[in-house]
Amino acid sequence: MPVARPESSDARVIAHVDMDCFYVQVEQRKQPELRGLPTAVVQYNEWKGGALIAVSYEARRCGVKRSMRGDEARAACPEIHLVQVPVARGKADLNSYRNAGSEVVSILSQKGKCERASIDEVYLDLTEAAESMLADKPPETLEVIEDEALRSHVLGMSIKDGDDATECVRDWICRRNADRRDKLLACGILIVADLRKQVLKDTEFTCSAGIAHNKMLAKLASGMNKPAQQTVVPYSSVQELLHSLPIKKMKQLGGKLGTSLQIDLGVNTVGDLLQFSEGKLQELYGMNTGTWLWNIARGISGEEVQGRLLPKSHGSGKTFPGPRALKTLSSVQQWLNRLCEELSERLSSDLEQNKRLASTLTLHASAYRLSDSDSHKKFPSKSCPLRYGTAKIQEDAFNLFQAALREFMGPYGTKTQGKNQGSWRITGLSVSASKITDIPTGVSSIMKYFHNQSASSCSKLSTDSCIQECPASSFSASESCSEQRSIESETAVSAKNIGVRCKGSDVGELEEQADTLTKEDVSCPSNKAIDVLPQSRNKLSTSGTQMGRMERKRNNSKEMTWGTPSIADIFKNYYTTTPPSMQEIQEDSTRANSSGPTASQRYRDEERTETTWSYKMDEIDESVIDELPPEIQREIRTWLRPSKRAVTVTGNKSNVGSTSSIASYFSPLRDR
DNA sequence: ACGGGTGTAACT
DNA sequence: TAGTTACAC
Repeated sequence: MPVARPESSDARVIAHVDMDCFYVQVEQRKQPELRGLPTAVVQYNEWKGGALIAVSYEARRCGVKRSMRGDEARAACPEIHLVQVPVARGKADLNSYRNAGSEVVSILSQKGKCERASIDEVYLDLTEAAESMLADKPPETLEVIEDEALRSHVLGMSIKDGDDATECVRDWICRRNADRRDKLLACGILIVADLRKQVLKDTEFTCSAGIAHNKMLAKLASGMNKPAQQTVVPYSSVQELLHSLPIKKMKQLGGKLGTSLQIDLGVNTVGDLLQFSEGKLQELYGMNTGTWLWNIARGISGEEVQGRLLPKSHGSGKTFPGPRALKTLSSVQQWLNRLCEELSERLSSDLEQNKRLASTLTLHASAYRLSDSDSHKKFPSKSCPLRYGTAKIQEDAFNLFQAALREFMGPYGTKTQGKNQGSWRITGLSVSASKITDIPTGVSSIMKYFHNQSASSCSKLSTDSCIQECPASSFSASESCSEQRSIESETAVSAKNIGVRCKGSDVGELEEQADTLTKEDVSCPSNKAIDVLPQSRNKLSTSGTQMGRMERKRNNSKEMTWGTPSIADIFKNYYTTTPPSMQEIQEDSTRANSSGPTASQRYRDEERTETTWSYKMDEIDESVIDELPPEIQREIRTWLRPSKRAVTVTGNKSNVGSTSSIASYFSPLRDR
């Protein structure tokens, strides 16, 4: 599954940090009385005491295991404290854990490249930090070494009998004749010990860590000594470690592939894999997997630590087991509404906090059909462009569901069987949002709008009737963000703009603004009518591509009050103001008085000279294009990549997917 | 009728 | 691409 990417002579320093029974720790921080007591986090207490999803080490010692029922846990450990997962809208709400995970990431990401691997796990690439420590202040020169570092476990290190393990570790860390790899790992030990201490101090959470030359080994190591300890894998210990390691313990081999290795090849330990040639493994499992297997048998794994601190998708789902299976469309709709509500809230937070937009909405469900033991037909998943606004998400999700249900039921679907019960049962529902991209910082002014009305104010209205619905009061004065952003807000969000956009009453002004764009236009042969904005205007642009100019032969219609200007502005702002990256902004702030304008200053300067603008995200959808003259529509649609066309639910004219969000405008373009 | 709720990634 | 499948915690 993972693409094979060997990396010979791998002298990286990679750490895997794994929070100890994380949900329990989060709850214990909320209720400190529970610290040190056998505790488990449980969800849905109704049935058999609920299911355990996290178990403290004290509880594990009395035999409590994950995926026990609450009742069994009590039987095994009568003193156990069972804490319920927060519930919102009738479902488990994991937000407190997500947020706690973010706290940890924000600390761990300070030292090097960081990848948030899950809610409670992080990979770090500490190579650079280790290298510079080795250059500046190698361990062997230190007179004191942190206790936490001395408590590390060094695989393959023999502890001289009767000797203090920490002394052995000290020797190992400070060995002068160690090879470079070991010295780098020694630095890794110190850095990670430091980070873990910092995490504990700032969050009150303990974690365990593995330190090695690649992700696979680091991950393996982090689980070897828990809780609150760290384990190092020197290069010289790899072979022995893997030799007797059960194959299923390797990440990615815990499932069917691992089982196949055991059953089909008789491979029970990673060492057993060494007998097979790369060619043989490729023949058996395919090119990529074969090579990958051959490599991991040797402790080789070139996977890089992705510098990613934020999730790539958001989802909200719930299962309805057994008798709880949903039987009616309306119950499905109710649940879907709740799931979408949660999803929408999380999208709003992501937008507000991270300036990101998701562009695809996907619905997944699991279901079975009554009295039809062809039962194993899968309920198809469906997706469509994601439109912001809770009600829109709900509407689209429900339409996706209905489309999928028809497909699932086939010809039998049409019968309403009885009163309101279909011949189907839904045992699981989930909605998710994906294809998340950063929005250019300049666009973030739209968030003032979004922030205050994402929940509903606009979402029930059709896009055209929506226009008058953005009172100036919907702007949020507060923006929990950087200095730069508040400055930008003042310039970008002006009362004038609100009036213009919302009333749609001042088209002339907008046209005038748009017209100024066309001055230096160079028309492009292939786009005679189009133009929007010549990239030559973009000072930051490196591309020579030039757009033609958009003819502003407006057709006077009143319905077009805002559509065309919206489009023009979107493109104009996108192409004229390439925003500085977050990193640039941060760099700016750390070297405030270097010569020349900083990236963010440059950006702000440009933004001031350009027309400022703002939108209500909900209002920017494909219907905007529909308002353009037909020949321009055609052109623009080709830019925008094949417009995703409706998932049409036969029978009624629902047209899920016929509109697309603002993100759809940006994402196809931003890559160019 | 229980591992639930999430999340990533490769495959097709 | 959209949808499926596998895997993990």
